[in-house]
Amino acid sequence: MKIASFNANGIRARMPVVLRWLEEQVPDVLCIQETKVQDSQFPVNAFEDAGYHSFFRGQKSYNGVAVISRIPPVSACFGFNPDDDEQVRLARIDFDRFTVVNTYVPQGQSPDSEKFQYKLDWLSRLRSYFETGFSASDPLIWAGDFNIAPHPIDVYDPQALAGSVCYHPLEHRALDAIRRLGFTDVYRKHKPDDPGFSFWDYRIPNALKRKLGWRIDHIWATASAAEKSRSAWIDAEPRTWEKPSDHTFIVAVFDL
DNA sequence: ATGGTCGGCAACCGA
Repeated sequence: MKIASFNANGIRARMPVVLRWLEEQVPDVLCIQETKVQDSQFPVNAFEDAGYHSFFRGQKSYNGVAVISRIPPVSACFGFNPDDDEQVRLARIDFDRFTVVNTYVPQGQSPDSEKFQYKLDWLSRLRSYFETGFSASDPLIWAGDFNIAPHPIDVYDPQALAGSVCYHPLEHRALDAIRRLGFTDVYRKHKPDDPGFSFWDYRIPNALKRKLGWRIDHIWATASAAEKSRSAWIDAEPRTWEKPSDHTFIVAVFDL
């Protein structure tokens, strides 16, 4: 079972990249964040032609999550609960033998902003969501844009970036509280020493070439799923004719 | 060097 995650920053603009990647890699499940499209305009047909079911919640301009899968799911739902008025950041898809939760964690803007507190609160709600909705033995795969680089190896300059948004002690504490529910960072399990950056700020000139990256996109799994992971990698090789930020897929393979 | 880049969408916002 091949599971992948991709921050699209506008799925319609990225369709040529995504469709080619699906053809090349044939993931069973792809989690997409920042689709930036209303549901009425989501490219269902293009994914269907490629052999994928689509499940999505989006809005104009901002946010939006989608999960596409070659295998038929049992059910799909969005948000922390059915009454949640923000459904564009969390998708839960149940398959026969495992569950996938795809999140687009709030970015947080800067540590002194209200949005940063919203991010911390959101992570706290996510912890409760996992704690109450799942037991430790459930095979659960949590994938998406976490907007947090967990450890020094996950950022290009841990000293300079200490305390920055996406690499801040309060974010680390919130993420650790979720990890302690029983999650394993599947990429880090298989690649203990490779930075594995997934994001390069495109406001910084030549950030990719200069290796000024962050690992903020992740695939985590509970023990029963993580013990069945066989490999994980980050596909961030830009084709020469593309912008570097176009093409960063986080991938994990499981015997599930 | 006090700027630089995206997508969405129609003036800027968020990343």
